[in-house]
Formats: sequence, C-alpha cells, structure tokens
Amino acid sequence: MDLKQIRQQLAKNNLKATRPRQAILEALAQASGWVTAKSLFDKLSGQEANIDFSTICRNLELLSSIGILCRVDRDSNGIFAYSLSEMDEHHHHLICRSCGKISPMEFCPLQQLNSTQTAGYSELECRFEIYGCCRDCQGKQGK
Amino acid sequence: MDLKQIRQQLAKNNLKATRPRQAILEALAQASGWVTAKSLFDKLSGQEANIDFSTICRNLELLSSIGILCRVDRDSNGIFAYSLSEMDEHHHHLICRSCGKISPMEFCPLQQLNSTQTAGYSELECRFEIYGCCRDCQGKQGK
DNA sequence: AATATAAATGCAAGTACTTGCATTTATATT
DNA sequence: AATATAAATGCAAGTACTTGCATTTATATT
Ligand SMILES: [Mn+2]
Ligand SMILES: [Mn+2]
Ligand SMILES: [Zn+2]
Ligand SMILES: [Zn+2]
Repeated sequence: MDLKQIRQQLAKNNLKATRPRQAILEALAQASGWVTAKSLFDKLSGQEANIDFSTICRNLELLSSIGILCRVDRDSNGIFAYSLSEMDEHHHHLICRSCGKISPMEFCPLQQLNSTQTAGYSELECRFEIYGCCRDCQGKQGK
Repeated sequence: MDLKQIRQQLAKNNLKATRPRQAILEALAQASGWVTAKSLFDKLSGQEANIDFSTICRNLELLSSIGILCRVDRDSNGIFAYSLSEMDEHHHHLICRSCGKISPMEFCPLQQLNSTQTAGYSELECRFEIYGCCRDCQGKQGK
C-alpha cells in the first residue's frame, strides 16, 4: 500500500490528512519495519514536528483499525508494535518470543470456525497471534 | 476444577499455597464469574487480608499461565478479566463487545493450522479471542 | 474566498498494571 | 523441631498508554 492508496483509504473513512498524521505515516514508511509508539515519539520529537504522545497512540490505533497498519502485542505485555501492512488482505502474525521477529500468516481462524460456535453473534472479529521460538533462536536458550 | 485439584496443580508447578494466593483463589471460587484485578483488590481490601495490588496481578497472571484460571482481554484495552477455568481442556473465548459476556469455545486455531505456516518454530502458543455482539445485545444499538 | 462543521490535536490527569528489590514465608531436608 | 532455600510478598517507583476537554485544523459547502 503506497502513500496514494493510503490517502484514498483515509478519505474513504472520513479521516483527515493532518500534519501529525502525515508525519506518522512518513516515519512508518521510512522505518519499513515495526515501531512502537515510544520509538515513533522519540524519532518525531527530534524533528520540528513535536507531536504529542497521545496523538501518536491514537493514530496508530486508528490506522490499524482501518487496515493501513498491522498491530501486534509483541510480548503480551501491553507494548504494541506497528507497521505499514505488508499485504492488502486481512491476516495475522507469528511472533518469535526470543528475538521479536514478526511474520505475517494468511490463515485466519474466523474463516475456519464452525459457525455453531458463534451462533447468534454478529459483527464478529478476532484477535489471533501465534508465539513461538524461531529457527534462528533455537539453541540460544532462554529469552 | 475444585480446590483439591487446584492445590495439586500448584504443587506440581512448585508454587506455594501462600495466604494471599489462597485468599485470591477463594475469592474467585465465591465470585463464580469473571473478575478483574481491581475488583478482587477492592473485595479483598475490605477483609482482614489486605493484599497488595501487585500480588494480585502477579497471581492472576501466574495462575492463568498454569491453566487454573482463564484470562481474557475483555475490551482490548488492557483490562483483563479472569475466572476459574470452566473446563479442563485448553480453550479460547467468545466475548460480547456490548455486554461483556464471555463464553468458552473449544476450537483452538493452533490445531487447525497448516504446519507449513509455522515451519521452523518451536514452543508454539497462541492467543485467540473472538469479539462480537451477542443475540441479547443486537437491537440495543451501540455499546 | 469565506464559512460551517466534524475530526483531530495538545495538555493534563488518570488508569491498570509492571518491575526491582529487600524482606518474609512455605516447603523440603536434616 | 530446627534449618535451608526457593518462592512470594509488599512497597515504591516506573511504564505505556488512555481519557476528557478546550482549542485547532482540514475539508465540504456556500
Ligand atoms: Mn501484517
Ligand atoms: Mn475459559
Ligand atoms: Zn527469533
Ligand atoms: Zn452481549
């Protein structure tokens, strides 16, 4: 998803292309990997921008909710990692507990689910992440 | 899982049956539903117990990790809900975004997963929750 | 170009844990 | 029963957001 598509996506969702929001998206594009609210804040604070930490958090969450960003709970400790989505389709992530590496997975359990388990429920969404120890990290013991 | 089984489960994991821990487990047994760290803290603070909030958080997390408790992120906002596990087997949960109702689901996506997606990874675990709007809450709009 | 309006921001205060560390306590061993 | 030891606790400080609200700003309409 390039910046042109992102602007369209914003417009489609009635979201404004504010200066802070654009600075955040540009920083994400430059980073070309995963960032945290804090790492973005530190990066953007150096520049003239000076964007509030709460603005960053709100944007990361909002942009994730419309599919522009991916978000994962890297250590299951409330520190979220974000990146520009690596693919257009809905997907989930596989996370190495040891080195923090994050890989996309096409599999979505919601599609596999026998619908009797969610009978009567509407507006279904799921949260799904797999944690493990990647090949590079096996041998090197512990975290 | 009754209190006898719980004690065995603790011993098996080299966990002590401390006074705070037992008070927490008893409170959970009485509550017979879902509680938060804060609701437990408020309840136990009234009594002679007077257990530190961090002790409660640490126990809830620890007891969840050995399967005595279930834990869910009810509103995806970092407030966790806990209960004594309703079943012995590993399982996940379906959560109503509107009323907060939590129902167990036997389905575990990790078992359904094509193993090529996690090739090279060991010690796999998954986090999986489904959010939706339950039958009772449909009609009543919004949250 | 001026105006209206909904969205977004920045600030300050709040929330829900989380962590480090010295001290206490439950259990196993003698 | 006394002792050793690993586990757990309580306290204080820290972290990572989150929320409410007055003010600002981007976009659509006139
Ligand atoms: Mn992704
Ligand atoms: Mn359960
Ligand atoms: Zn790794
Ligand atoms: Zn409901």
